[in-house]
Amino acid sequence: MGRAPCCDKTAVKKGPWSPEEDAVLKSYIEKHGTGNNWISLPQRIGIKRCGKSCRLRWLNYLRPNLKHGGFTDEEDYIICSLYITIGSRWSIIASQLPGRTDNDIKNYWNTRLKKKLLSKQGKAFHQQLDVKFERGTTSSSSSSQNQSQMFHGENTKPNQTLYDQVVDPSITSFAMEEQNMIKNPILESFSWEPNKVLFDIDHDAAASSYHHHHSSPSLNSMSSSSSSSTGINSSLQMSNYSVNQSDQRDMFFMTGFENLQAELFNEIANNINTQAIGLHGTEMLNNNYLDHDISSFVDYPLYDIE
DNA sequence: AACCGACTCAACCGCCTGCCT
DNA sequence: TAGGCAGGCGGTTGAGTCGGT
Repeated sequence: MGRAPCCDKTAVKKGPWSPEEDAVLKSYIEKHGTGNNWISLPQRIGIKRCGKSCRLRWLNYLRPNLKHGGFTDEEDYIICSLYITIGSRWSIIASQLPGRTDNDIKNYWNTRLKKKLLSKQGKAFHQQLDVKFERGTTSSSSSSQNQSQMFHGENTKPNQTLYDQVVDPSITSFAMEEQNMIKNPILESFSWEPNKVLFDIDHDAAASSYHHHHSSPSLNSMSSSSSSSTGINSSLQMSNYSVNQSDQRDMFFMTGFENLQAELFNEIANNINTQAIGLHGTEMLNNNYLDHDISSFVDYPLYDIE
């Protein structure tokens, strides 16, 4: 049985709001507030709209001090950086951009910013491959620079890190959790063998990140085991990792782990026999093998998986 | 001028969460 | 403690607009 609707769908008007409806809603809320009840508000003010629709209209369009369109480079940067750090939690992202609504940011990301970012990343990836196949060598510093350049744009100081720019201490409302995720990377040391990437993992950060994103109890054991495994040098093994060089969809960006990402790009470029990137890992902890989908806390795919 | 595909963005849908009883 | 309900949120839709042919 489905959920009961919040209002009588047949009795409410849908579609674009008229200027008259806007005026009624705006003047009422400005005088009386919402009364902490959106559902009953349409009846109180005499418009045939769903309460949720009123709430959305007010928050996204009528509320004072809203900005529409014309996103600045700085806003672009904050949106990109937060997206690749915390994912599509638009309300949190919007809270960092005064005057912007989550809906606006979501639309802007989906229609423009994502494409902009992808085109830049694709370009950087090709530069990586060009270095490898034309010169037969790669340099980790040039790689880092490429990665950095993708997000910093042309006018950014080259020695300013992603962290420096995004996690600005002046942004006081920036969630501590997100700051900690960046300050204390989940993935620590990193090494490469053919078809294997080995790295250590900060269990507390990983579990916290995983819970944050998935609200899943599946890593409870991981979280609790972390406290009991203090001092154990456990590691995850990211196996079967490879890339199909004709198709970049499997590339993953790892914010906050810029060096790791740069190395990963290098290793991909250096290993033409690698076939696919898998982000499943096995963990050896207290003599038990635990399987993890490590993509959950490694980071988010920037390329749409079709 | 007409058509058509791409793009934009306001609005809707339905799920999840937290509060209240 | 459980159930109901409203608010909040992210994903999706579709009407309107734009630009190319």
